Amino acid sequence: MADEKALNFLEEIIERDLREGRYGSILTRFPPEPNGYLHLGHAKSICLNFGLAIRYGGKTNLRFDDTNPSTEETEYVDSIKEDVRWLGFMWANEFYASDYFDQLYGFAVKLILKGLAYVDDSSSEEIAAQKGTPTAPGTDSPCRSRPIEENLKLFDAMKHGAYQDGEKVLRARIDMAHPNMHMRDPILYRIKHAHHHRTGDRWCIYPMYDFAHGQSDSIEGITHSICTLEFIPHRELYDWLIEKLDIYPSRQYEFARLNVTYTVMSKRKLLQLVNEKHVSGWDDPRMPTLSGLRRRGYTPEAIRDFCDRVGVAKRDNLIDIGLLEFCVREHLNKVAQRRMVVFDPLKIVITNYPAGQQEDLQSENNPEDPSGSTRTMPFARELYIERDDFTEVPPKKFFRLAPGQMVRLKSAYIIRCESVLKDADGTVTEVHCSYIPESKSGSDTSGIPVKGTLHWVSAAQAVPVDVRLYDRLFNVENLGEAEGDFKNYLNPDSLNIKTVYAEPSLKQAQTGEPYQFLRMGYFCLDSDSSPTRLVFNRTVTLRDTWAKERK
RNA sequence: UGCCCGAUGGUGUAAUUGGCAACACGUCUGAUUUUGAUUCAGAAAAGUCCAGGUUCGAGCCCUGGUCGGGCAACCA
Repeated sequence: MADEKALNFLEEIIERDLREGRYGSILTRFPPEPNGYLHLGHAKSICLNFGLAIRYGGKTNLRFDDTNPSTEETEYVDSIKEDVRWLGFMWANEFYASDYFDQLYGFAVKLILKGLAYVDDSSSEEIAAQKGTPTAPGTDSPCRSRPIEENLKLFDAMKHGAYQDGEKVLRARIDMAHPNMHMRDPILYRIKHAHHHRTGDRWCIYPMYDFAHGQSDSIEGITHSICTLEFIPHRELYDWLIEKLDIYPSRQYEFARLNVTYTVMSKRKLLQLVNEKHVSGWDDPRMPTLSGLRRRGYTPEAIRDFCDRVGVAKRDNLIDIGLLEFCVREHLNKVAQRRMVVFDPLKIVITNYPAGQQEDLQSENNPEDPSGSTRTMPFARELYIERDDFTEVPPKKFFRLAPGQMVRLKSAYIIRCESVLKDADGTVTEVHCSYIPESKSGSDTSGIPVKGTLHWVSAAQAVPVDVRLYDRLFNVENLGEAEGDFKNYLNPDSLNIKTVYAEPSLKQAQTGEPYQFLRMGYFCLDSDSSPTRLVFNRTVTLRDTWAKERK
């Protein structure tokens, strides 16, 4: 069944191009710089680039934009590849801008020969001054009229290491009074005596983004080069270079980058959080990085669904993080195994259940799963329930346990609260209940209707495990508008660690498997777990309309 | 004293390309429920930034404004 969703503006462009025979098939690319880990914003770009190619029978390249050796590392290359694969996409080719350094050098020589590029001796300050301002035209560099022969010789010397960093650059010769700042003789090459993660020390001059990206697109035959809005002013230069170089005419299109409430989405800021130890690393489960989300328990399906629902357009946006949460819940509800875990235990004694007796009850693994598979839970005289699930003076519409009130213990029996034991402070220490033997789950003949169903564990068999409860990383909705240092808005309570009591079957929990702790949320086993101590991350809570009502 | 983008319910995205604004999230009801989850049914919520114009008819076209964002790294 073809989806009837309206086309976004990129799909319209592509369909038009295909219809008019401009391309036989399309080729897109995902072009990260390997200087950090991928985040949700990249996920949007990945889903777009790969999604478009899949939809229209084309292909997508993974290309590392590695033209700045001082910030890039192989560690990042590896994590990026892992994340793209995890998200569920496979690239047609793995390329690197650094693969094209020789060709790019040739392109530069070609421009010099055409009188369209020159070597400039100006310092970076001088060049900045020459640029003028958006409202005032720039001025020509003294080197602007350097003869072609001399430019050729100088550029060759640059390549061969005759100069120090910053001594010379190669600039395009366009127009120092151009209304578009990017067209005022932009720098094409700079000198950097730095070790490159792939080309080693072979080069000491490196192309700038503007002289690498479009050229790489062109070399690969990319039909639609999709990037974010801030590159709009670069498009004129992108087209100018393609025209002057007379190479394959890739076309650039721009969409609005993703912003999400209560988080930041820039590599620079995320790097700061990592470096300054506000989080445990790039894969801290609170991070909007793909590695963080993965560790948190988010599924690729959920993230892809999110990227789909977020849409693509050209206006600035701020997406409610609630949409992301909706997407995971929707997926996890279908696939997560149910387990019972009591967070804040209150002891229940079933006074009419014989001491020392135990029975194995069956509980469904997932009510959404038609196979109806079950697991075994031990039931006994002494149990734990959630302290929140009991109160001595119930408010209106409280369906849980209270003196004289009945509730069902999920997959077990209906119990009635008979009496309460307290300590000297008046804190409830134990609740004594009776159970209705004929109300056994699956063969209930009691006919008693109860409004509430509680999760529980057998006190003797409960397994203590750690849970890490995460909350939003920041406590302001729109970090883009927040004044001052974004780190001032970090949520001090974004991580809460508790020891809780799990049903015994959870000892067999597997990493990578999602679980729903009944009524408590979705969880997954963390890599910090050891055989003696299991650690679970809370992916997201369940929707909780009762919590809202209580307020 | 510039150039370039953009403006539709709280949020995001649509509107058969000129025919009286739809979908999703969120919110609020109600039903079902051995998870106050899920599921289901329903409701409230914009008259499309403003002012003119063209037209039988404008969210879509034109003109002029307003507001928001971007552009002056040897970053990408």
